[in-house]
Amino acid sequence: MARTTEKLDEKIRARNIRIILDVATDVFSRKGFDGARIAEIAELANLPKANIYYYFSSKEDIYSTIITNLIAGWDDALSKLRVDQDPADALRQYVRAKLVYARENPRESRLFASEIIQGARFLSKKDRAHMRAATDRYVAVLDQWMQEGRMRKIDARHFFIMLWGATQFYSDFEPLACDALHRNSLSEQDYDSAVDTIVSSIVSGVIPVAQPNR
Amino acid sequence: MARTTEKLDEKIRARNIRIILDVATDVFSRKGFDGARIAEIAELANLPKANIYYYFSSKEDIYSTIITNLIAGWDDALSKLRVDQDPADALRQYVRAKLVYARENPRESRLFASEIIQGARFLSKKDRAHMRAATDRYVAVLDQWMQEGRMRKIDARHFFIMLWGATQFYSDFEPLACDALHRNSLSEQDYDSAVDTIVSSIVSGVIPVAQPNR
DNA sequence: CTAAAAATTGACGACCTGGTCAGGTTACAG
DNA sequence: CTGTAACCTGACCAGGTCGTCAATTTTTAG
Repeated sequence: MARTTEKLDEKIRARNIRIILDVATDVFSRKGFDGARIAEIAELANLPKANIYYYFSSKEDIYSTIITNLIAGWDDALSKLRVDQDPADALRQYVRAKLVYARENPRESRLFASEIIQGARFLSKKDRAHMRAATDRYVAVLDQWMQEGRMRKIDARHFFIMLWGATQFYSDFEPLACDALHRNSLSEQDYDSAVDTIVSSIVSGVIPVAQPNR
Repeated sequence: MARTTEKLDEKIRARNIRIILDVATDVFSRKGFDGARIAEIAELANLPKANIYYYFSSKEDIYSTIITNLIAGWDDALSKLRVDQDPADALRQYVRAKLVYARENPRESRLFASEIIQGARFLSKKDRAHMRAATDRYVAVLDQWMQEGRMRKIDARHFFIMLWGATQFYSDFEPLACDALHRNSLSEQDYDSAVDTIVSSIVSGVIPVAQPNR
């Protein structure tokens, strides 16, 4: 990359790289790493296959780039939990942010899920450490709330896994979610209902305090 | 299949088919449909590739067979909800049964997840209808409990999606779960903690009834 | 305009893919 | 033992796979 020609470089390079990454996200999310074909990516990008290799050195290069990008985008999008917030409000915001991201970026969501299911082979140690650290910060906030008596004592790590699983389901297993909800596709209202159900279940519980016997 | 030689037929056929389906489950779960290679299945099964094609007509044939089998095994393994049960007990049993199945059959779990993420291309209409019907039965039980005041009124369909997502996570996204829990692998105790956290969160809620302000 | 840097691309190679097939072996009924 | 049905398998094929490369065109700085 020459220093003096940065402007045009950026224009053509940036544009083509963006297009390639965009369509590659689509293909990888539908086929997984092994099933994806560079030829299909090239076709969707309207570029000859050789041009793909002008910008990326290999299939893995494209794939890893996407993964690193999406992890970065992820914790940008996530609503941050802060100790001074009201726990119930904060959790609602968190669940909502995660579902909004899942709705707006289903391909990234599925690509990531695919990668993990297939053994997290290309998830770099750095990215993993990054995610672990983020989890630890969230767990610390919940632990603090529990210590202050503002939240019941539960295992914060399993609790987050529960939230991730519940929210992830809507993007990754969309066909199943549609079936379960008797829908052809999920509307914004369905996502709102999801937030409501998840939040109200975990905040207040589903069993009434004074429980009648039969 | 001749009628008079059924005994030997069954022995050799059944054995080889079982072995093929077993190792194929492994390969498909790790690579997805497109990424899986028949040659690898043959190698792991210690059979020449041509022998695989003596028992199955195509890659898809193997794959579909596995999917139909695992769906059948699935609702056998699931704890059934009955209206006359105590809701809290019943939900605990359900969550436990799902996690036990996920722990004991991670390959099947991941294979199914892979299939759904990749668009449920080979999930037959019959299998889908079967799953929808099962969901409807579960939803009916919860609705009944709500009508009787034994459960808070929430959207039962989203509630089940939440349970599925939360439990599915432990098998499908095991590497992430391990990271989140600071483990190298998940022990039986981790699964017990998962059940406890999930059940106590959704049964009683995580926010104390009398919530102190700061 | 010119020269060099950047971008493009058709053709190709080495290997892999799902799937076939013909000719063999094994197991067993009678 | 004999015939036949079930079972096995090495060799093969047509098409697809990732990745390369040399030759060309486009862009831009000066």
